[in-house]
Amino acid sequence: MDNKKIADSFEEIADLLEFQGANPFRVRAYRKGSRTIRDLAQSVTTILEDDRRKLTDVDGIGKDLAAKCAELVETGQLEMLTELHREIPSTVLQLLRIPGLGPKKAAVLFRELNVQTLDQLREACESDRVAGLKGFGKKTAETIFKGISLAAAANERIYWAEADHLVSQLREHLNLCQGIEQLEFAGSYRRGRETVGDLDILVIANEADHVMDHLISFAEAAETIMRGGTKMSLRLHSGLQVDLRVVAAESFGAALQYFTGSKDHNVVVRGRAKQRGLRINEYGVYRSEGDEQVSIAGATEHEVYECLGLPYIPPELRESRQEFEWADADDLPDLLCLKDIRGDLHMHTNATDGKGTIEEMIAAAKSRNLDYIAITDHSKRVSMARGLDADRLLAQWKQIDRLRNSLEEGFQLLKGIECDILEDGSMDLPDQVLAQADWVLASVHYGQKQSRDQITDRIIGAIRNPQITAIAHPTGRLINRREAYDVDMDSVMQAAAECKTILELNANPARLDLHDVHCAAAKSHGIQVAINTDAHSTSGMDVMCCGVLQARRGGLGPGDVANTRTWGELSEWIASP
DNA sequence: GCCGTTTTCGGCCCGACTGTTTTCAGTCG
Repeated sequence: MDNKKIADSFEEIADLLEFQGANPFRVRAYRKGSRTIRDLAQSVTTILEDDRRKLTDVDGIGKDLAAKCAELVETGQLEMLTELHREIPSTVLQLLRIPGLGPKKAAVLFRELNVQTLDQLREACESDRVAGLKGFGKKTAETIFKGISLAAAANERIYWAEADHLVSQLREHLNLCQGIEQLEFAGSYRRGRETVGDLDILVIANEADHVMDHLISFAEAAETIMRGGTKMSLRLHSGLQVDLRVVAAESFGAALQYFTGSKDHNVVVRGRAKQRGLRINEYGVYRSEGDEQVSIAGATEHEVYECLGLPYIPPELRESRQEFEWADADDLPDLLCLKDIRGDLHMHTNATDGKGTIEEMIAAAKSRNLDYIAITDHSKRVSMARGLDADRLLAQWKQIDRLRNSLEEGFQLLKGIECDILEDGSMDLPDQVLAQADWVLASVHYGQKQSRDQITDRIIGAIRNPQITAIAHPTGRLINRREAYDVDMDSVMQAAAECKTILELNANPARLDLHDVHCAAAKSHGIQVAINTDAHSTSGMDVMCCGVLQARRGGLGPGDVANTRTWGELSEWIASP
């Protein structure tokens, strides 16, 4: 039973309880529990097995949720969930994906019309049974009907990198609008989450209407969802929602803080304001003086945090994980920046499945101000990519030797390999070949469905192999597409810490593997993380910024990241006992 | 359901917008 399954169960309970009209704070407790478990660096199973540790010590997990965790780990299921399913078919949760249809109205549809699926809802709309329900009307019925087709697609979150591309286009478009004094994108995009569900734009402008009219003229805009005096939402042709909020200059910081979130972070921020006798909303921070509400902050985020007695918390850390603990101890990490990265230690060339030559990859690296790169093509097991056997690899290294002579001072080209960890745990190339490399990545590409023990043993075997410098994309997940291997990361981290093996944070937007929580766990184990692009072309090197964001979310600073060092420093560190 | 230096009960963040209402509930972020 991994943390994800427990978190999913709690999330489903929350949905079903909400559907039943349960106490909203109870619902929230399950949602918070779900998120907490999902974000936990250690597996619940490990914590339960450890006599010295208690699940209830985890913030947000009380006696009840701890017992449910234990039940899930022991029996694989949850009596409460079975019970809930007896009353509500889980298909009704599909209804909640319809924009504008929440748990209350969905419950009415289920109770009054026995609507359990999107198809049944479509029938109900077509036979005109929805508009007559109490609390519904013609408009609501129309919105619901239109939303049914959106529901299927609406839930997909896009990669941060895709969102970033859209943000550039929107910035360009809005720069043409007169009267915008300041512009910022908030939300999960600003927090650097690996996926983004919508875009939040915040502007300072006198004429809100003018800005709204301009935004609608964006080429990708499909329809206006709603529009008021200060706020507008629209849907792009891709289905993505864009929210615009127009605020006054004196409120910009408060609004930016508010709309950057996360929701959970803001709940804590608000709680802290309350403790200090202050009130905080998206317009500012207020103190009551008699009947008056006096504004004491709002123009910048810094002053909002300051009057709550907090240092400025970088957006990437605002997930209500450890940031308040760190802030209280005046121990917020000094986060990594893109300019700290000096080398890229994972990339492919046209010798295997890459598109560029070694020379082209060198030029691309130099233009990105890198001091060194490792060429790490696939080993032979990856036959689809024409992986290298020992002979071809040694020939490539000879070519690298020749190229090194022609390189200008200060840039280093490293002999590397991404060597497969085979299904039986052995390496795809002999040790005496690997021993000649400057940098050896080991990775799993085949046998991903093996049992937890098998795949964990394979990876730990590679960690213990002295020829291996780093484990590439350690969990194998592909965001929105493929689950991680069933690997015991607690054990992997322990082994990596013991053997001084580096773990990769693969910066590819679809991988981002290690993910943020694992980055934080690696840091707490004292494991060095290498952020690499896994570029398969020269432009593939552009994704380094995605890896850096993910590392920042994990609280990593330059000292936690292997490739912030010069190659001289790093190779010395690797060679030291 | 969780939590606690106004503590074991009674709170739990807050406002914009919409549609269906005759003053507000539901949804969303």
